[in-house]
Amino acid sequence: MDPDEDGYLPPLETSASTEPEMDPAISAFIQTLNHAQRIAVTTPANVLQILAPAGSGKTRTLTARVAHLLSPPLNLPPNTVIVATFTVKAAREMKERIISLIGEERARGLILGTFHSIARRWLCIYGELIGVPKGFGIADSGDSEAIVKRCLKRIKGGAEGKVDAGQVRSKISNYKARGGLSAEVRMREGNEFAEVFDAYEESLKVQGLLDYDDLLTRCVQLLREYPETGQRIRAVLVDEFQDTNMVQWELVRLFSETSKRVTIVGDPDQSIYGFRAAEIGNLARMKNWFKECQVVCLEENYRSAGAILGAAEEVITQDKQRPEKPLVPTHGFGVRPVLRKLPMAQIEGQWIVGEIKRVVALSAGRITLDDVAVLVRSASLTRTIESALGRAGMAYRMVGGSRFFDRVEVKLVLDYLRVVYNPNSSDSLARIIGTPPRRVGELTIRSMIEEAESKGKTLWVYIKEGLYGGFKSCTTKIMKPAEEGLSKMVGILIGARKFLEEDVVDPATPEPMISDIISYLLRKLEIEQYLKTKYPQDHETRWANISELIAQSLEFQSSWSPEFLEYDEESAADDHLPHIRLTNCLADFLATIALTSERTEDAVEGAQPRVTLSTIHASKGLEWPIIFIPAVYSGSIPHSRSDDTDEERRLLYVAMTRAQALLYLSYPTNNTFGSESKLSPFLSEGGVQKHFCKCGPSLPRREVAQLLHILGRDVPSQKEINQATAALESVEDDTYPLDPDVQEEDKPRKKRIYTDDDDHDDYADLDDIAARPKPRGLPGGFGGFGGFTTPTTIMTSMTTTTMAAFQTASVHMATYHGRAEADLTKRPKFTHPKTSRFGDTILEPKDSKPVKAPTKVDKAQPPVTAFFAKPTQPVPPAPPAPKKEEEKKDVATTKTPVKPGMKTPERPKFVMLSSSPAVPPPTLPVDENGGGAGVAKKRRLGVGGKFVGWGEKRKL
DNA sequence: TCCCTGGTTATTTTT
DNA sequence: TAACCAGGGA
Repeated sequence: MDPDEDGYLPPLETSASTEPEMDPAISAFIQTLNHAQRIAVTTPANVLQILAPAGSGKTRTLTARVAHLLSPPLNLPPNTVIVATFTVKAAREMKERIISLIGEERARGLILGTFHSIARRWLCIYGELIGVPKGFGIADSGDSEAIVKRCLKRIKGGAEGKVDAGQVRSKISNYKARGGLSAEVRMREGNEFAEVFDAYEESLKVQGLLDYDDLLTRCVQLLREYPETGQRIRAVLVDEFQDTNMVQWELVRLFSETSKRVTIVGDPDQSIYGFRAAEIGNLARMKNWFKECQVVCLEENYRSAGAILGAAEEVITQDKQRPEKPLVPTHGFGVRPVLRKLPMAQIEGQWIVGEIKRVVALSAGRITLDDVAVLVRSASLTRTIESALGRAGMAYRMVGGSRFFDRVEVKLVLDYLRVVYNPNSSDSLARIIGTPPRRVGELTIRSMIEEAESKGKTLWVYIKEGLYGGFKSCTTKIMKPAEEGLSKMVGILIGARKFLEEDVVDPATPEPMISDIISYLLRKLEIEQYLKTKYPQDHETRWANISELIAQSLEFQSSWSPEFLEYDEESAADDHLPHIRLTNCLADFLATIALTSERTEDAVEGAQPRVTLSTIHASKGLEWPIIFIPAVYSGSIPHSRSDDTDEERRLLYVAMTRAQALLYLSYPTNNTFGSESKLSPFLSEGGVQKHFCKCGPSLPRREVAQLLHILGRDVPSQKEINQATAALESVEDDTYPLDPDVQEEDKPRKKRIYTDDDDHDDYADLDDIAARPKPRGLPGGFGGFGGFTTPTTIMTSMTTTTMAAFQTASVHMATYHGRAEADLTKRPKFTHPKTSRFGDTILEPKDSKPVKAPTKVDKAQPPVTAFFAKPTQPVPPAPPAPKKEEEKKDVATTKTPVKPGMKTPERPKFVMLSSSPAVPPPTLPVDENGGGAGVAKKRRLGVGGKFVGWGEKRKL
């Protein structure tokens, strides 16, 4: 089935996607996909771009496509298929999903990982062909920066030492990611920079290290010079393609040189790695390179409530350059997002804690801490949040922030390991010389490494030569005790290397022994003693961290199987390529650590629920029912040091679209430095504000029901809610003033109090709601209340084809409108409303039980209006339904090319997304207890509490 | 010359 | 908070 001459994908009959020989498990899975997804998965097109906006089932689709390629009829051998992701987490998730789809056996050998780890694999096997040293190490960012620092010092002579090494490093990295320093760039940047650049490269080379960029560039070099090393690859699939840089694109191109089979998924709106030289232009580049490139657009969002999508879309469309594309909610409107103003960062933290408590209680535990994530622009912003959570005794985990492997004591052991593996890594060696103290001071170390480097030697060679031949010829003065210390250290290191040699040399005992090496080092170096004297306060914790490292190494080596060794060796032999033995377990362990962004990992599964704290960058591709985005002030988002405003905006967009049911944005009017902060321009300009409420939602049971429906959970009875909220200080977000600038008089807080008699159902149709089928994955049809579908668009490189969806927009609107009206008329429950103490309209008491999972599907729709407006208000008039000819045609057969430049046929604009009546801020009736803002004041002054520290507290 | 202590300061995003 | 630096005692 080839694209016809116009380049359009032929319409796909539903049956065409389930050819007889296809694996039943896969075809069953494919049946659960929507139309566009199904095309993306099963299209026979070889070069495919899947444009998948947030929450459109990207991973699902890519996973299914991988499974499809590995299965009949194509049946590609797994070890010829590359799947490149950007994070280890994404890689693991993809792997799990593929395994659950086609089984472990058939997925074995699949080349799945981050670009960097795949490149490393290739270099481990074939690197020697292009002169990559056999046991190369990986320079992490710390190493790189240290090297840059030294180079700067040597070349600039410390004169105007105000240059930030980190900045220079990222500049170097950027150039490397774009293909090196051209003569032109050398001219532009000036001699000095070029000199530093060259010195840096030289230093890496001498130390036998590759930095992150080298992994990619050297792999490109390998594939260019020895194309046969990539020839066996039959398909390449790339996740998050919008984040690839030039070198990575080159890698994709080279790996698919033979097969010309590439599938990528991406979303230009989620491109947030420009600082890492990511090129959105790669999408166009790909289309240019592969003329036969096909494009499929997914546009149905299965993740978020309509209210959240509406707000997010309003933000992202501020970017006028951006090509407009639809993002269609499949869930109902839900609860309006919150944009909360608070006086200062600490209070912001406390407010978040309060809101979390409130949501958990008001959902009667249907929502737990596991459902909540706090996403921040910069890792340092988590500090106040952490202390607030810690003070409240609320469990949390950090996803961004400081890495476990970055802790001093852990890093120390790792540095020893790195020197054991590759003694020439001068920076690691330099770091361990002084710890434990060996009478060699920092000055001496610096002098030694500089002298060594200027002589083109590594520190290790320098020291060894010095110890054997005396340091007399050296300019660095080495005292007797220092020499003794060095000698002892070298002895220990050589001792440790023996383990390694045995391991490598004796194939009969392939048992890797990282943990043994660590134990040996710890013993010889008397690390425990050292920790006790150096850190009398918390040496136990630090020692425990080291134990954790040992535990991790044990785990690593036990799961480290020679599987892919065998595979790679075998295939290398098949290809008649030089057979180079892969590195050992220790090398892989160190590389895994270096290439892993994985932070303090989730220790135990099924542990107590915890709130997740993460940077926005690290949250990409993930979702949570409830998202908090604090510190949305100008300077944080967009960050003051960023010069790409559009990228910052996309960052906010990514963060917002992580939310499924509830989205909270907040900012303090005074930031940590005490200076004033202003709301981010992304949220203050244009019509964004109307999408937000000024404080957290009241969350009566009917709202809770909406949230829970999106999540597919059952709805608690009012009685349960009453019990769960009994301990709450306030059921409303009224602890802190709405506008810190305005001194509010002490308004008493309201407390929603129910008696047993009040165990009414304030939304009697809940059972109906819960009985709706979940929209997820169901192509077409009315998924859930307020669910709707729109035309699905298939695009080729230059054109847009609209395939009318399962229900045309006009039909839909009619249904929607009619239904709403019909429902309004049959709402007898509202004829005798009574008003609760807090002003909510409630119904007559009625039996209310927890609603069970949906069973009946064909029930009447619940009153749609209830979700968008107060029941008594009339339904807003629906906009006239577009009367486009093609939209009336049937789904599978319609294929209407749209000329370039032509707009995608209009979708109906649903009133509830943008113009449903604003929920009025809660009024504050008098509270008998006379509580209220007084409490807030007390809190504001700060209750004692200790900072819990970075990351998760580890107990061993 | 080393090493410890105390004060100061700065906080983008990641493979 | 932690990373960094400067200065003083050993």
